[in-house]
Amino acid sequence: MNDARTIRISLPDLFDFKECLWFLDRNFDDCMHRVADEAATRAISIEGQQFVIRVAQRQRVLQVTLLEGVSTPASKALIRDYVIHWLDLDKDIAPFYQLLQKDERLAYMCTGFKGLRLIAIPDLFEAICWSIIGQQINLTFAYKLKRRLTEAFGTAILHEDTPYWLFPEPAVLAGAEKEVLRSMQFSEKKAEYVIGIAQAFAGQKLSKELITALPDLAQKQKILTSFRGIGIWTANYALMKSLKDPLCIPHGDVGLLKALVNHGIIKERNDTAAIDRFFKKFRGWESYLVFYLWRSLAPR
DNA sequence: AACCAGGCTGCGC
DNA sequence: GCGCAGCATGGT
Repeated sequence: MNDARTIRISLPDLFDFKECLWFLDRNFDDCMHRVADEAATRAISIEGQQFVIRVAQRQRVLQVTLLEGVSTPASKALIRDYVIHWLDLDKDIAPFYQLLQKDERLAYMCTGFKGLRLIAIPDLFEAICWSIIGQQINLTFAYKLKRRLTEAFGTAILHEDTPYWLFPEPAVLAGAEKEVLRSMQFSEKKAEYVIGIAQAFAGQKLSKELITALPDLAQKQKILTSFRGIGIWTANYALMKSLKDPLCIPHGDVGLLKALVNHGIIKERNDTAAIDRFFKKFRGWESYLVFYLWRSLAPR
């Protein structure tokens, strides 16, 4: 292996790459990456530079191979940071497992999902668009819409004749015709929302830096929900998946409610008091708990 | 063939 | 401030 195009990241405790791959490859057609031969391959764009990377485990390290793009010490450092953020490698999740262990209804997750990390959508624009797309429709359909949008407005980077897609740039989507999105089966409103968010990002009225700089969660939620199409669920989902805010609970999420009922934590989906009581025991790990509860919905 | 899907907005009270 | 209808369309 050409060492100049390889990055090695030592594995943290309580990390299982196969669990993460399972999540990336669960039964949906996600256009942002491919999983094959126990490796994940995707395109990424960092500071204007585009790459195709492949991530695989080699003994006790995670090996990132640069398949396309310019390899320099600087670009390798950026890619390393990206992967660490994407797979949440720099977090010690032992305290979360201790909390799970205390609840007999959830303790099985410590072994059943051992090493699963909260997989991120590092690009806030993509995270917001994705959560808007996913509002109130089933995930199979949502992934179809995302693929149509990406293949129409995004950029493909070829590696060995295979296209790896980058999510559309805000400036490109900002100029999209609503009718084009309608023809992709977007609803009238979703088309408006996505284009509106693209215009906000393109016009610097919204950015990851802007949200990150805000002092507390309530502020971030307030700003995000001031944009049309972003309600509290979408705001929390985006904060959880892109900014890795540990406290975010996508309240009202049907999958979350289903999982809570499944585990006997609530009987009625509107029992918000019981939900609050339950999450209080996981303070600081709310987002991880939500992620693991979603995980519990899928068959092995 | 109903009912559901990783909700949001706008309105009426 | 809270509840609720309407939305828009594919999956199961």
